[in-house]
Amino acid sequence: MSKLLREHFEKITALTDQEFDYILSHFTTKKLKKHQFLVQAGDQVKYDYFVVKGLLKASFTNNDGKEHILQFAMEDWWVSDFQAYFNQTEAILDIDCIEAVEVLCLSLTNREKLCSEMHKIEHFFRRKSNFGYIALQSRILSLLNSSAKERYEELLQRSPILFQRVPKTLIASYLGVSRETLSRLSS
Amino acid sequence: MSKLLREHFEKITALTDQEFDYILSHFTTKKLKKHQFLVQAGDQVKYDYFVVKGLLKASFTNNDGKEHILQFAMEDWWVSDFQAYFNQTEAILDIDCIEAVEVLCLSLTNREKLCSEMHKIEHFFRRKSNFGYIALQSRILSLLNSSAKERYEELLQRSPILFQRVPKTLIASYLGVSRETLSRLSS
DNA sequence: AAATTTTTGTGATGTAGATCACGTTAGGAA
DNA sequence: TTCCTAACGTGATCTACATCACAAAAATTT
Repeated sequence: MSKLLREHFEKITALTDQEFDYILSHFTTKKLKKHQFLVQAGDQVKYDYFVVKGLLKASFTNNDGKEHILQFAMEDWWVSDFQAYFNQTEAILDIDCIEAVEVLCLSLTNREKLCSEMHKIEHFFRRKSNFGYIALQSRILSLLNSSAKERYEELLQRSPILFQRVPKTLIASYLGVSRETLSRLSS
Repeated sequence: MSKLLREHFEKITALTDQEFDYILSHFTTKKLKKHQFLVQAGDQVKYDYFVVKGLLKASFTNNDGKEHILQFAMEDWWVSDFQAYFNQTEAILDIDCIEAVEVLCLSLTNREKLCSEMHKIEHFFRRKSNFGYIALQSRILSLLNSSAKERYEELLQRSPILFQRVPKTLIASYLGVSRETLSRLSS
């Protein structure tokens, strides 16, 4: 189960066995069933979560009760309410399990500890963050520039797996389209 | 002129004079007039730019000739086509000057050199990138959740300075609204 | 297998915002 | 000043997509 995490780190930086064991000792483990919440709006957000198994969504629900999905997370991805996590403020997002889930939990304290003790870990997280930034930029561009249909097709091409694991309603909410419109687009 | 850069670094990490001088030696300087391009779509992107003076926009122009502004950058901000810069691919963005501009230029090589030589610089860039990620997430949320009018008002509240320095047409393009609609909203 | 809940499709209608088309005003340049 | 271009406002019309409403199918639970 920790193998996935090690491989994940080693995509960016090589680690000795001791180094990895040391890193791993800063994580805790958590298992959740389908429909359970990892974070709920209003919570304190103590952890960043590395997904070992399963599938989650991070979403914002507005006053009218409308839900917008900010991120899906599956194996090999990190998920949290980053705003709340990094700034130690109240969560504005809900993060809940679309499938049964296993995650590795990294507290902000442990993250900063690892980053300051091990330069290569700071390097790792810098690179991760850079990639994340680029991905979000391209999502913004897609929201500004593309029609609902184009966004649908882009996503289908980029993450076809998602369409097998997630109901269309949620895909719609991620794309910023109504469920009905999405249904018409895909037929 | 380099004072701004030093202050910028020191918001996150303290530096000795020698450290800062060393850092600064990895930057070059560039001045541009209004309407000049720092980056054009198709270019190789050699630098990340720290804005010392002036105002720029980074935008994407689609096949129909429609321009979407991804980012404004003014004093104390960084701007580049990050996708192209980090991945060493062709620029897809145009970056051009809305006002006369002075920037400090950091090549990818020098950036990585500084990051690997000085742990505190790697730390600095990790934190910058984290903040950037959070800011983009909240922009995505605003695009998914808010109406044109709400987005307009959020921006007006968050960056009122922008409205004094940038024509409404460009604000509209940043918000993802037509010029005409924005005009009707603000009256 | 029956009951319940979730997911999906599809018609009818409504609306925010786009697009087109002008005219006016304001800034820069010669 | 005069010329020229960029910025801004505003009406008329159009359209992509939302919303409402209902039904069928699929998945989950008992």
